[in-house]
Amino acid sequence: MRLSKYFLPILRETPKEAEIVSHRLMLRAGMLRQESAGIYAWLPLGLRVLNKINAIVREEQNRAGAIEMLMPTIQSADLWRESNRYDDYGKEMLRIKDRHEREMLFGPTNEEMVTEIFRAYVRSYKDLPLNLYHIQWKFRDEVRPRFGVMRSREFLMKDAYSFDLDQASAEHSYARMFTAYLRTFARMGLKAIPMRADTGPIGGKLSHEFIILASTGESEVFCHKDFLDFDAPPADIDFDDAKAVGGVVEKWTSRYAATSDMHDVSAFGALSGDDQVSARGIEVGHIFYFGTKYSEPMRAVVNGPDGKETPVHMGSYGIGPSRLVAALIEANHDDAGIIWPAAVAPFHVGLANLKVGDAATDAACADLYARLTKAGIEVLYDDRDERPGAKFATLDLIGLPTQVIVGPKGLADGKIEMKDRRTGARETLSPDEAFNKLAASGGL
RNA sequence: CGGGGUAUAGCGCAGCCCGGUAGCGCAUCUGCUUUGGGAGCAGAGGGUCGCAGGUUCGAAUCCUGCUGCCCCGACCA
Repeated sequence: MRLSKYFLPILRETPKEAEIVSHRLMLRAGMLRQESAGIYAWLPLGLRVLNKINAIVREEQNRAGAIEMLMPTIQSADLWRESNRYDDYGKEMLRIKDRHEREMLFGPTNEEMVTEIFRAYVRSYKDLPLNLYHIQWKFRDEVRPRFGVMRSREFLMKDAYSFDLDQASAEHSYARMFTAYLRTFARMGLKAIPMRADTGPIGGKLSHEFIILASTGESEVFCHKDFLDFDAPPADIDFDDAKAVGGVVEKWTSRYAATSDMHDVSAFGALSGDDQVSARGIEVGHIFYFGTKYSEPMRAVVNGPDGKETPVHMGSYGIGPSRLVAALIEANHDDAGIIWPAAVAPFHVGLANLKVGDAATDAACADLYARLTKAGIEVLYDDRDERPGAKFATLDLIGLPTQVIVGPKGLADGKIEMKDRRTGARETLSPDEAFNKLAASGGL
């Protein structure tokens, strides 16, 4: 993409409404535009990151055996009356009336709807287990939206729903998602720690929040130091093997970890001082097993091997991709701007032409841009007629992992410069060497 | 939902106390010079001062009501 033809409204000064660093940087980097309290438009650069996150989430959900679909944002109130949650949910639910005065709502979550879909089609235990998910906008009319997309009213959520014949099988489904979540966050360069969680209004017995540690996190968390060194499960783990994924859950729940809600001061105090990690965290995922809480009132039943009807055991599994964008920035930034982990970077390479209009510089940039693009590397080519300083500042702000800097001085010696945004390390090399290096790493 | 702020050009702000027809920096546009870490000079454009009432010869400024937004607390992907 040529920056001269892109839509990247960079702000030099920080809009005053932004308090935390991720919000500030998202506004400054032209990723996001607030349209109303807690409601945001995703500008092109922001959308690219959101899509990268979604792609990883999707790959790992699919790998774990979940099946993607798409449910609507608007739901009928009647559905929610079946589960008795229409009144329970309170003012956080945005209620809407259509032209026929029918009561509708903007979905804050989809347990009811997916249960309705399940019961419409599935009759036999032979069709289980089943896990359906979608990535869809949700609306929760938060009392106090804040921190940009970290706590917005409209937000994107990946929500998966598992259906099983019995609790043992449901626990396997839970372990699949537990494992998939560890992999998902690790692929984004995040260390997420599963912590025992309160089940809240969703209900249920078994629940974990996935928390990443960040000094600006909203909640206070406590865990064992060992978690920081645990490796995520490998890609080739057999998700169908209940023992294998069960082992992952066992390992990752073998040490103390809790949010302040569930914190047990004496259990934590029993750890040696060196092992105690007390920090702040951001919740990026939350998984629940809630048994027959919805299947019973909503009559989602299957015939078991014995021919008897039995309500299915369910779980739900949420990740907030829009919140993850903010969480990733909280965990990856410096004074100059964002530092994207390669896996979610909106572009892999920022190519800066330091002297637009200089024939040799223009030609070298055009050539590199074409070759890299052809090699499948996503390049943002800054071909604007700006001074070098402005280009460096822009590239640092938007945080692309690799900067390729081409100027007349270096080119006189046949050299260009490659800079690693995270470490600041620079190398001087020929355009061919730079191309080969980037092509070999796939831009990552 | 309780408490506290705030609203003036795209962004950041001054002006308000003490009423007299709106200003600064950045950004934008034009020209010239400049070109390896947010350049310099000259010029230009852009605002019914959040909305609605009121007081006054006259309101960004004083009064009343409303709305938006932000922050702190109680609640949440």
